[in-house]
Amino acid sequence: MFPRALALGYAAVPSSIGEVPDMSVRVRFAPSPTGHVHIGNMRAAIFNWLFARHGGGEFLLRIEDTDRERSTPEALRTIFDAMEWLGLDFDGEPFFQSAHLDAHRAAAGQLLRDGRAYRADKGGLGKGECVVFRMPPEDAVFTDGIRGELRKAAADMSDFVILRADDTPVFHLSNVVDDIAMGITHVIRGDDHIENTFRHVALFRALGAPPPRYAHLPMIVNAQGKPYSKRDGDAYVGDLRARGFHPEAVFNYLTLLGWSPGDDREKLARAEAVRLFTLDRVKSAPAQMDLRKMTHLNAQYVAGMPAADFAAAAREWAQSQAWWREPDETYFRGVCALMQSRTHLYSFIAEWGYFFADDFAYDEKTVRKLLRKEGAGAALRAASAALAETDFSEAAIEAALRAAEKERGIEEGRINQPVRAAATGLAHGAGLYETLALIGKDRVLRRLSRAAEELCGA
RNA sequence: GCCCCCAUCGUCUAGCGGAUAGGACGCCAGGUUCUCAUCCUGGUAACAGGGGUUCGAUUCCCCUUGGGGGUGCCA
Repeated sequence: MFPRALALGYAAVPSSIGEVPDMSVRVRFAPSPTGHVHIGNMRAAIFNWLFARHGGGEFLLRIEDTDRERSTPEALRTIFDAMEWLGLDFDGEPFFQSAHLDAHRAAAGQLLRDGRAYRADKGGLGKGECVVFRMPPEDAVFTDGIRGELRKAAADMSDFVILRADDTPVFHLSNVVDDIAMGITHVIRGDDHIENTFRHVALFRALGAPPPRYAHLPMIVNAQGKPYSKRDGDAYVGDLRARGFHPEAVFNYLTLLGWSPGDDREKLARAEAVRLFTLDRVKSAPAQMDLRKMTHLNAQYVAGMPAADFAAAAREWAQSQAWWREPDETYFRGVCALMQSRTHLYSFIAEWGYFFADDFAYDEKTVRKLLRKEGAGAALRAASAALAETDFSEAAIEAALRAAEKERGIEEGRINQPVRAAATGLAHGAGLYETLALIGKDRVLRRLSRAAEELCGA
């Protein structure tokens, strides 16, 4: 259902001379297939991936699908799509938690036999007896890879349910048993799990397994400084894609949320991030997403793409537009060359209609400001007449416009914007002469006449 | 309530006892220019507060405040 490996070629990159790849590193990304892929989860996936690839270890995927009520195939698909989009290739086959319920129950049985757990009816709605883990009497302590030593007094912790009365395992049990089964060496997860970790460490010990190393990532919060909720539309990876972000830019931006290479570099190639990533450089304070900064980074990525790559990406976006007409490839490349540096997000491509068809939309404000003006119609007619006599080269277009201005007594350069508005419907865009030359003489003259007739005032 | 975590410009961050507290986004001003974008130049703006420790605190410790998390037979 998913390519076994995305073959991106970033596996096992030793970070520096003398640093031996630690083949024993095994981390996992463990999402629940119950909806969208939350941005915070995906950032955790990225950090796990970076950590694994940096050390030459393995990055595993575990699907925590034991919540039968809420788990859906679509949500599972969404997880795979998001990971593939961001280039997070995982090692081996996905581990489906629902296939290991027996192992979870067996672990509960073992704890029961060892006296580390007991049966009890914790009240509630008379559901009967469940299995409760007995917290050891010692204080809980573990060394967090990001925050250092974390501890919690035994008195502040209480026993907790690991197996429900209906014989289904609770998150804590499944999580720990699966981590043991998968040979997980490092657990890198959100800091909302810190409290759980105190309990999980005790569970590992009770099951006779050494606890993995833990590292708790700071949360990503929304523009209000609050945790993301379903209400925050831009909190999902799929939305970022739909909004025109380039995956490498999103990857790069998310990498920088809570981590930095230690110097002023921000635009980091994936391989570079892999080489530089270490947990001790991860911050412990929460971070806010800044869509504008991410957009800026996106613009840099788009502007820096090889022309052919940009054309391919632009084509996909353009094809879904209502105005799309299959153009000559050379022409399409010409459009891309003109517009690449202006395409901060792929969604900007929605404005490219005027390059491909005559029935593009005129921006109302632009029409009002540039065309419904005294003398605008006459100016356009003069421009049209002058342009008609040229070979429509960029230089000839410029000369013709200057001549038209002279004829109508218009200040030099002032005819450009009305002409642009008439020919493209917009007040912004690439250089006017290049744009007109590319669109072509016939189309431009037709648009100027039409605009003079139908849009110009006075 | 109790417990845990966190705290540098509006935002993302650098800083790991001695610096004019640096960079980036945003914003403002200017240059380039037919517009927009790019690009270049300059500017704006921060160590939450109070105690310690120290010759010296953004940095180490404590308290307060603020924010977040946990306190489920959710994950």
